[in-house]
Amino acid sequence: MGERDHGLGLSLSLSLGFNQKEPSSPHMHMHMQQQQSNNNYSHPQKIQNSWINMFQSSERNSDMRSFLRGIDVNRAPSTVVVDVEDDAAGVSSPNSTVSSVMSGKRSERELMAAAAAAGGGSRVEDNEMERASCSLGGGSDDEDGSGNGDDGSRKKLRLSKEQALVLEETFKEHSTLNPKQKMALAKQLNLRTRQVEVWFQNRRARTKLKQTEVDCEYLKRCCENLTEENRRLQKEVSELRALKLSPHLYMHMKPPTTLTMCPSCERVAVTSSPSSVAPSVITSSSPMGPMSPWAAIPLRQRPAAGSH
DNA sequence: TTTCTAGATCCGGTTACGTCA
DNA sequence: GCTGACGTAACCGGATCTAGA
Repeated sequence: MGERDHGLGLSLSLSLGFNQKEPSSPHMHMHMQQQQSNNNYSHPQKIQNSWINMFQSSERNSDMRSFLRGIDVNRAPSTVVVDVEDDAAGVSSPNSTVSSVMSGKRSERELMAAAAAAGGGSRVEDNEMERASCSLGGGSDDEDGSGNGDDGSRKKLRLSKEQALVLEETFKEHSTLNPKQKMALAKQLNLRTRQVEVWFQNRRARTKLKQTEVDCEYLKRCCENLTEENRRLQKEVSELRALKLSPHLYMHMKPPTTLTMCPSCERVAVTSSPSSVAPSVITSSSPMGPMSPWAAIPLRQRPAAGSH
């Protein structure tokens, strides 16, 4: 309504306590890295559509990308597979077959289905497969002895503390594993690779869920603060409008703060009121912080900077 | 070179089991 | 002992990527 034209002072004190210095949520940044590392298997659409993608950590990113991409999931470990094969019940097959037998969920399911469909002979083979996979780990359990090579019913094996600890430590280093690492870890923990795989999937899901909660909380706070700020400004506007409607009051009023705008850079400066703070330039203060995407944008882009 | 297919892996969602109050 | 809540291992289905035919 052109308060500026009337020379009305407007005190702009957009101060919100939190996150003035945060470019954005640190959790979000973590999240980004997490996401990035999680997604290095690359679902391009998902990644590209994600706002998270705006904050890629190139270092970690490239690291993880090389970590997985370079690994060449299907090919590179072939030599590795050979030596793992030896302890993996001597299954002689290329890597894909090994991992399909040892860890592939579909393979297990398909084997089950095939066994069920085909009858006795293949069931024996299937059981042998299962035993083989268990002999890699789960069959001889450490303490609770809850073996899991069995009749296809869903058996839930509680991981021991040691196992969980190692898995956690490994997860801290890599949120995803290549087949070689997976098999090595499974061997180390006396588990099936499928169990390791499932654990990592669930762990990633938990991490993501937790991060989502944190982000949600953060955004909620942002919203609350902005709402509060909006309310305050609305109130201020209505007060100023009231003043404007009663000029005699306005004439006798000495403005607590006068904002003047530099004609060259259009920055707003506080220049009046001895009691007020020392003259300072109010730049883009925003509830979301200076680096926030919502931070104020200069009124007009001017090539020449101010003459202060 | 392009297309198709199989296999591997991921994720989101769900189910089922173990534990605890 | 029973029960509901909660955590989580395991599963399912769909999407995507890659290698090989």
